Amino acid sequence: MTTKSEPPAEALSDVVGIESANVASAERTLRADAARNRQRVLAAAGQVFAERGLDVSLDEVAHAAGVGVGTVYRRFPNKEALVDALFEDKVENMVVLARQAEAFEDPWEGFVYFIEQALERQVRNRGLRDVLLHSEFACAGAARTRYAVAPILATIIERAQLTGKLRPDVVVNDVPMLVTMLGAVADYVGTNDPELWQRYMVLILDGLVADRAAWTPLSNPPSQAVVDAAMTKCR
Amino acid sequence: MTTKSEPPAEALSDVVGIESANVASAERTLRADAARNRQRVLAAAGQVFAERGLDVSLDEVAHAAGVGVGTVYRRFPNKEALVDALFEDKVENMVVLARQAEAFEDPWEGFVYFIEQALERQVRNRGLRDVLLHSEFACAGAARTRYAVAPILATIIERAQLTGKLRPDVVVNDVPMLVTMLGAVADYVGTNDPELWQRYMVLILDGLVADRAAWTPLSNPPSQAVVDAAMTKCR
DNA sequence: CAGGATGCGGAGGTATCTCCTCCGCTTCAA
DNA sequence: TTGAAGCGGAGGAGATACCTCCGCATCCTG
Repeated sequence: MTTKSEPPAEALSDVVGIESANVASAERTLRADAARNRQRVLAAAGQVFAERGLDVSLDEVAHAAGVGVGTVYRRFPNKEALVDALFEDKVENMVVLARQAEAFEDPWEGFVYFIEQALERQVRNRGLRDVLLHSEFACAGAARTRYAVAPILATIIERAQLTGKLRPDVVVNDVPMLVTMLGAVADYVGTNDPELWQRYMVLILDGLVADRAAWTPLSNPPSQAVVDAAMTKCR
Repeated sequence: MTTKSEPPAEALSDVVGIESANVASAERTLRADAARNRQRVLAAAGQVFAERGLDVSLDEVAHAAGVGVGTVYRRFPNKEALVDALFEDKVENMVVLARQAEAFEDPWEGFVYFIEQALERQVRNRGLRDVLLHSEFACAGAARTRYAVAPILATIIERAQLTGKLRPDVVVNDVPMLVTMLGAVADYVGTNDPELWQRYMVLILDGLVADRAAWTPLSNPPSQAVVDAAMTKCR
């Protein structure tokens, strides 16, 4: 499976979805009600973090779950642990996405697919964007994922530039900036126009294609240090 | 003065500058030390709001001014008043900028000039961006300015589209979104790479020019209601 | 079905932050 | 010189966040 033109119909429908694994084997067979509440907390946290980002307090998560704060903290020692449990797989899935994008026959199409999908996920789930772009939580996983995705993205970009479709002065480190920009639009208008970011994605992609009379030279791309500093607010 | 190709060398050097007018005639001849402290507060607030936005507390402003909190509140009844005093003229200056942009012979150049200057100012002064884009403070002035700037911008855009340089599906309401996007990049990397936004401005502008094989159709622009809702967080 | 183990809710402790007031002391200037 | 004007900054009031604790409820095993 090294060439294709259509992405696999990935289970993207369930944006907030909880991994159905280890329902009750997390820490030695919870009591039935406890396991149920744990799931409720995960579901509610997934929902509320997706809608409003990781700034939401655990008190609010508890309320949304219809559960006391104590119950949340009994199951997850702190906010960090809850976020980790919720986002680890979603974060790692970005690597899968990158590989899918790499597998496109036309590297430009793969590049567009990656940008589009990454944003789709991160706009639909503001918490995921917080983890990936700001890494105040789930820091280790986010860093691991970034370092796994970067080289894949690099080959996609390089190949797309060789075909002459992608302008040659684009660089891997531009990608988080594009995500930041489009994510900012999504935040700005919020639920009032949740698809608006796509308009500006198209605009930016049109700025990235090379099939034009002449393109304006770009100033220097962000250095690795700058990108790392922006993305990593670990504690 | 209806045509020109170079903007007037506007006094942009002084980003934080305090209007030198009404130094001591604000509310009936302040005592000398009081007037001096008032200026110190304005200068410090200008500095700190420019660097870190309007979220900075007045306690911090007082500290930066080398003055007690009481002194700040004696001169400005509340945060709103201080922000108003500091930003009213800077906000209104956006109208002047729009008129300058309108006066360019080549409307595309005028458009680029507006975007560039508006961002230059709003990146250098985060507080100004907060006022213009979020209007939690100085709400009335910001709204007035927006309604004055919009029609000017509209004619610039229309004329630039008639020359065939600007793609025809761009709209006035796109402008605050572009500012939002580029401002987000500036915030993201902060002082680590303060000019980086220009890279993406060029990219976006290249996406806006019409001299290409074909441009991708854009989804619907933001409605006036959506833009207003995003920009107006008045109390 | 009994009763210990497990879990529950949510009041409230601790900490931090912000806006703003108050009042005893200082400085200005007529 | 002396009253008016101004000053600093402690601290009140109100939010908000994270997390703990404990009396009571629920489970489920023997």
